[in-house]
Amino acid sequence: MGTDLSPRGREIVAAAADLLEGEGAQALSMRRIAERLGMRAPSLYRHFPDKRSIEAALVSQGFRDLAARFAQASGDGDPAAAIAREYRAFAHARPHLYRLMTTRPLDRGALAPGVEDAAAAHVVRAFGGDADLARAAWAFAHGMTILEIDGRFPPGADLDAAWRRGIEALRP
Amino acid sequence: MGTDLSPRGREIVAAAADLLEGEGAQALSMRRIAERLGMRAPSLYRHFPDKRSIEAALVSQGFRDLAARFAQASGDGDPAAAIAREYRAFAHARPHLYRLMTTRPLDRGALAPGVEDAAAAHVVRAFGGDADLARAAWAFAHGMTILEIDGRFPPGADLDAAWRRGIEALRP
DNA sequence: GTCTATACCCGGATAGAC
DNA sequence: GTCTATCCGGGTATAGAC
Repeated sequence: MGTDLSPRGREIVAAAADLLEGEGAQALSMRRIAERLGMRAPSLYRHFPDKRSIEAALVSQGFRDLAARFAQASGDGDPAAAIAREYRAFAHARPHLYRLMTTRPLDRGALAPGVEDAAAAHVVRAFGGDADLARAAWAFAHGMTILEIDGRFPPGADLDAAWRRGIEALRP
Repeated sequence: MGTDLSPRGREIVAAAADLLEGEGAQALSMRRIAERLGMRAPSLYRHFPDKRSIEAALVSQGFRDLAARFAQASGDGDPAAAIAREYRAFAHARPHLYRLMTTRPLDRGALAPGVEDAAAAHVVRAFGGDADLARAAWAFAHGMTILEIDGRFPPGADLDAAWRRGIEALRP
């Protein structure tokens, strides 16, 4: 579940994270991960049951990092805006990890328990405990972020302005 | 570019659309498309240069269908809400096509010219011609839609309520 | 226990024969 | 225009060396 990893398991996850950061999702193959560690792909299956469980470990770590950013934002005078800023900054710092975390159905059973809820709790709190509003705000932030990362907005678009409009409108 | 297709080309795109609808994105392989037409995969390359160009034809058709829905919504008393309703309905009716249209960098050069802009123009108009607001609204709608389709919201979440909150907040 | 070699099936794509 | 044969690169199961 991403928490109780052997030292070798941690090395594998670290190698996978480096690969993902450096070369993107399509470089994240069992053969390439193994290559980084001077071993063969089938050997990885002694440490992880399949590729998805390695990805789940990466995603779990991503949620922990995101929650840590949110925790710092909580002290801000405008927590909703601060959370949005941290969300955007996280995704821009690690776009490939962000895509891995958000652009597919989540394999919740494979995740370290509680990591998703921990991040979500900060968001709900920043939006005054209003779950419906928090979900709308998350949808807005994810939409802006992923469309931005994927280059879906037109070239000249003022994305700072769009972010501002959305955050203003959705403030609790 | 998806407009001037030979009759055989149209058959190929139709077979691809059926496959995508019926079995999802991972079933959309050159071998499976060819199988539906009683031919071999390499023969497809006489009609399309690569798989991405077949996908681009599907995406182009998706944008045309979406724009047609938006055109109907334009006559509504509350165009912004009507557009959002149509957007959500389109994605729920054809979730695999919606993912294909939105969850990767768009290969704009391969698309039928103008189809993306035609759909976008309806959105901007529904939001009073305010491009920043329209982008925020698109981001919200896409975020809600894709998170909903991917099952990312918690099981008991009241998504109708979250949609309502977002649309109210972002109304022009 | 840990790793290797081998192999299977799937994918996209190309070359060349008919 | 369609075929067969083939290449390369994926995930992954199995068997066996150390």
